[in-house]
Amino acid sequence: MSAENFVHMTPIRVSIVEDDTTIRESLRSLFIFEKDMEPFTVHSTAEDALMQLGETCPDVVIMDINLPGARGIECVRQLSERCGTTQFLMYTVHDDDHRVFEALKAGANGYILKTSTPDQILEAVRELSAGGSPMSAHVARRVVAHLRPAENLTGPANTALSDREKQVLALLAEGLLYKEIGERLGITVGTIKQHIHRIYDKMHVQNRTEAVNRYFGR
Amino acid sequence: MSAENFVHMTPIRVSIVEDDTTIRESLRSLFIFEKDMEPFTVHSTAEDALMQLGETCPDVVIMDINLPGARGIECVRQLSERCGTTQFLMYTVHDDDHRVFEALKAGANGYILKTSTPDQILEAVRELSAGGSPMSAHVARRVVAHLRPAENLTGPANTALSDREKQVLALLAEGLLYKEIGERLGITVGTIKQHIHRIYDKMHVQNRTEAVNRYFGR
DNA sequence: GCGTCCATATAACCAACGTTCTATTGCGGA
DNA sequence: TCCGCAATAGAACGTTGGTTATATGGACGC
Repeated sequence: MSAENFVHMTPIRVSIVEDDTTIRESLRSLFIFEKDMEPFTVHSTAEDALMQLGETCPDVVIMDINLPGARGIECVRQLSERCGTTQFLMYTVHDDDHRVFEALKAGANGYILKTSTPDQILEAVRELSAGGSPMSAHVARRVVAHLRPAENLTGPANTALSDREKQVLALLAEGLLYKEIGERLGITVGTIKQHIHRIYDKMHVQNRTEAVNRYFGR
Repeated sequence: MSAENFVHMTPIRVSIVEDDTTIRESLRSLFIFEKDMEPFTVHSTAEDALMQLGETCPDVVIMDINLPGARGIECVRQLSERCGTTQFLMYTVHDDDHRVFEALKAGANGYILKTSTPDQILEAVRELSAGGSPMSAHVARRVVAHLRPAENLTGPANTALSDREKQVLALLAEGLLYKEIGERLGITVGTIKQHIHRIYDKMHVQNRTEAVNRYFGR
């Protein structure tokens, strides 16, 4: 997809949030001569970006995931609430950075690596703007996994839940108190706690809400 | 990543499920001369694949998404339950085919287009086998959208709740502690309790689990 | 027969949840 | 201007949730 296809459209307004001055400026200069996009605003801090972008809402924001105080993701979370149409592209060093995943949950729709070539960056912005989510197959796998949390319950690979545990989980997911689950199954509250403890263990969750969400497939 | 990196490893065993004889054989022949992979079995029907593959569990299965009777996805669903380590690569005509999405939910981890070049297919199999999910940015977007159920469900349905309450509910549904919700919103735990109390009141529920279930429309 | 896993149970303990009451601020409508 | 409401806050209190340790009887495989 070449730039000529876009000459009749309004250019994609691209803002940049990056604390390193050199990187910030070289990113910015990338967009000056592209016909289908234009540099919009640049920001060196999360605070500045929140103030300015909350009002103006550009089309695309390239956001350093590693802003001081780990504020890059928080910044996306807040801005994406205020700007419904703005697309966020995270800028990160590591492909498998767990923060990439957090950023996607927070509202970003893709990322580029700091080792990317200029052409790759431009292509990622176009893909993002066209409704895609530029990312590697590796991160995509993590995202896909969230489509089917139920596999942890039924899959043979994972330590499956015992029949009794599934029974308890089903009632837990309905919102019953431990006491009520115990009454329903004719066993004591203490035993319920035991079962649930091992359920959390096997499902790799920390509390009831996470377990229930998993149970229902988020 | 070239094939030489794999010469000392056990080859990736690739099975193929495809009803068109010509396509099936040309797919198969692709893997004969690759050092890091080998054709394992081929199947022309979903039934045959279910019978055979349920026992043997190859490393990778390339599955026609459009098998007669729309059985391709069902086939993945059943096989992925029995074979924990087997990876499924869907073979499809359209990039945005909604069945691709269904297949991912059913247990597949990626797809290739029928217009792909041989090299692209081989690369997709390697990516899949290495733990990735080969897919386009377009489909990735659909998958990413599922990481954030909140934005779809804070809509007009819950008009009774104030904006702030919807915000709190969204975080509550994610499984965050009151403390964490407070930190996220920059307010105290006491205030969170107030909000949640009124949320329960308005939603006519007694506890967190019931509220979360309601929130997700269950 | 022996080890292992599952289901059961108890008890003690701390963290988190949920209720109730009270109170301040600010905003918008009657 | 006054009223109501949303958002904020704190405190006190009881309940529920979740962890840890320990223990027993039964089923199953080897």
